Amino acid sequence: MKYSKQRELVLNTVMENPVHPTADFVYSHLRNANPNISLGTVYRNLNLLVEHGFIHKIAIPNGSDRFDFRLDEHYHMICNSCGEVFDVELNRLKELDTEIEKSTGFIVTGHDLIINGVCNNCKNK
Amino acid sequence: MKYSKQRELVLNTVMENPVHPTADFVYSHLRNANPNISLGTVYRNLNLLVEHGFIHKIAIPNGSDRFDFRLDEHYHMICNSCGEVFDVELNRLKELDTEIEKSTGFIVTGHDLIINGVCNNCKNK
DNA sequence: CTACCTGCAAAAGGTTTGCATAGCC
DNA sequence: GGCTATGCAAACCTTTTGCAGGTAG
Repeated sequence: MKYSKQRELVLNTVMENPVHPTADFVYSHLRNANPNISLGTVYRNLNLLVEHGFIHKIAIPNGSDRFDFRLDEHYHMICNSCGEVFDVELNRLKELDTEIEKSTGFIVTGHDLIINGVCNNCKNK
Repeated sequence: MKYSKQRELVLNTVMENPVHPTADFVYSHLRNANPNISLGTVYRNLNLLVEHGFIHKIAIPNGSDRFDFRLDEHYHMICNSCGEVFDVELNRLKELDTEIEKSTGFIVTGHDLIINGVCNNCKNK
């Protein structure tokens, strides 16, 4: 992967924003200082960074994909009130994969888990 | 909810096809015998049937929504090779919700879990 | 009769892609 | 110089929606 200014900017934006930014967040954020950057480039670079293991992609049911600079295993919760995505400090449920592998015979490569709920800010309103 | 022929057809299609059909599957399936049915109507009825609790919607990460006539609690596995969706007979992980509720303070209303892997048909190739 | 439903087509997200040009190595 | 990346815009896919006419109760 050869260097590009745009890729560096995209990576930095994800690194500096623990809000699990969407592609559009990254784009809007960067547009301020870089009016010429294009949304296509942002998407291409996010996907490249995911493929090369620099960041992770979080698929949100009925929502835009989000990106995460944290590479260690953890889960995510989405607040159905404000829409924000929070980290959930819980180790990957490996037993779950093994259990399902045993009972179904399928080769289990992993799982996607998103917790739904209401965050601390929103529940106090 | 007042009776309509189209809604009946949509519901029957989901009932008779344990493949967890997508909206487009239902539409194509029905078009054969009902060339005038519209995709919009299929979507509207699927959503209505979900809202009224007749069927469930399964959100697939990076894929179309699927619909399920089974109302009892279970999970789903998607085969990354053939794309088919299978039932996983595993009781809902209520403990998980409670655990996360305790550790985070969030109100947890539920979770979306999709298992990824390779199904029995595909792994033997 | 009236409220709800349909078909059709357009619009609305979100994401990818083709193309000509620009930039890294 | 060659290969990769960019900007721009168009295309794509899935899902929703506005509208005018149709149908159940």
